[in-house]
Amino acid sequence: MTNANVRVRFAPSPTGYFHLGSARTALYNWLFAQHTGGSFILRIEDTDRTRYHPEALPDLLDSLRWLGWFWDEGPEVGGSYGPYYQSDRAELYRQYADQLIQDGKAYRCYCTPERLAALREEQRRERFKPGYDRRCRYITSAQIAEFEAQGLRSVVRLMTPTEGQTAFEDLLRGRIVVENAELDDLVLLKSDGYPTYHLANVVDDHLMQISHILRGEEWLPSVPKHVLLYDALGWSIPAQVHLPTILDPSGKGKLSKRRQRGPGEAERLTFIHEFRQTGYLPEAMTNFLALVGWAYDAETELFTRDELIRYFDLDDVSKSPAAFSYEKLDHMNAVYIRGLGDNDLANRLLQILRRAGLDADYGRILQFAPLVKERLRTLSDAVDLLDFAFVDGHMPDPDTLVQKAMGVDGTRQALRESAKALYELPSFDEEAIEETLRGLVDASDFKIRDYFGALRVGLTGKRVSPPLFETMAILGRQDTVQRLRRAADALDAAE
RNA sequence: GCCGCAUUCGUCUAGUGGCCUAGGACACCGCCCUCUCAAGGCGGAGAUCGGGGGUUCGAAUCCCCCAUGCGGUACCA
Repeated sequence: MTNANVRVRFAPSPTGYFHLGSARTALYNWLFAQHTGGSFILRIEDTDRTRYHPEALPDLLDSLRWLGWFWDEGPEVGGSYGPYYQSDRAELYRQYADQLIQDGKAYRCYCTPERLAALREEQRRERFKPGYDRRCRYITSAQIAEFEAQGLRSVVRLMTPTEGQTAFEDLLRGRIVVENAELDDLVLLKSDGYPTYHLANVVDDHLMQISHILRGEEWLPSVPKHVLLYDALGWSIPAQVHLPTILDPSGKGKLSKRRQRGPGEAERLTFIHEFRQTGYLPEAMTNFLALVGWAYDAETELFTRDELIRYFDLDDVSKSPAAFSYEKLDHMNAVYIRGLGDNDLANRLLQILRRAGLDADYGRILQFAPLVKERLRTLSDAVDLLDFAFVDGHMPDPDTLVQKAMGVDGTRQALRESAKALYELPSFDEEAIEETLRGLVDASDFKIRDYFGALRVGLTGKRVSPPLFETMAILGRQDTVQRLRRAADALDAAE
């Protein structure tokens, strides 16, 4: 499908950091726009002044750009359907609310929040259907004049039919019909003059000529009310697509927008900037997130950005909620890291190692890049793996240094003789190092894994490291020999 | 409570009446490779397609009922 008239929007409210669930919605909108050659509009729904979070917007824009999901219209890029902040459109919503009142399709309601709360409480107690009792819908104009004279604050409510049915079509779920009796008179304009989501989103989607609405399925129940609103305004409704929820990895509940911790589990990332900091690649995030709720075929899971755009089709979007698997994300991220060129990987590693406080230089990282590439799940795994290479005065812990099978003396002997042999080696390259060291092992009574284990800990302070000989070659003769000697000295000191 | 949506291996999924004694991936287990850890190779276990009724020569695929899960029921989005 190619249709330049496709206009979709991603419309988050700046109440918190950009998280996984929102990101998936944003991605599907972006992919659909790219696929159809349409436009991807970013609109900021900042009509809730009480929940406004000042860091939310910069976090969102940074994250979207990092992911590479650029918007055609919206904040910082403009467009001919602006403004793109709903707070800048307040007057517009007021006009439409007034118009609806004029037309007898909406009315002012003077009920206080306290009365509404009490009403709800009573309905709950009496097991009645909750909802506004429409008291102000039927008050006289004399009463209205009196309320106005008293200076009472009011909201504007839509007059909802009490009988009949309202139906609409969801591209994924088919025709959905609800009884109008289930709907109540929803608030369009709040007493502070700001619109509710319902009014603002209907007005904006119409004015911005949105062709398809792709949003989370939590919106599904409010669509019938929107249908009524569109009707009241004399407008037609955009195509509806309600995307499945993203579930917690256990598959038991909705993925939290906040940080969360399962019982006895490590803290899980949920904000996009956290994934970025941890060293997930934007291309892996895009690929993985695309697969949470969409599948191309039975086998393919790895897609380039272009393939995603080419293949993405609403027909293949799933209807049922999907659990988010961090393990599978890790796996995919590792696959993407392995596919990176050495220079590319080194550049990305440089930032992450520096941020971890290491005095890392590009040249050395580049040398290590091919060695660590297949050992990383996230870029930040490189910190533990490579920190030894960027500090001088390390002193291995004797407990990890001494190999059980070799004892203190055997370990010390291996360190000393290796240091000596490497010191005297004519050419300090990987092959020569390996040949020499293997010669020493053969001449000794020790096993390869124990002997090299001692050298590994002596050299890096760790039981797990990049391959030994390569690492030595990169560190250089002087550093290597010094580290091994120091390790041997550490054993002397420990006795 | 009421309304809506969903329901295939632990998880993500393929599947739109016969190709399914249900395919792939992650995770898991075993073996191989191996200087550690990875990566890689080979193999394994794992779903009577939520349950029950139909329709049909034939159902994971169509219809009905039930159960369960999720969502909604705000002057939040």
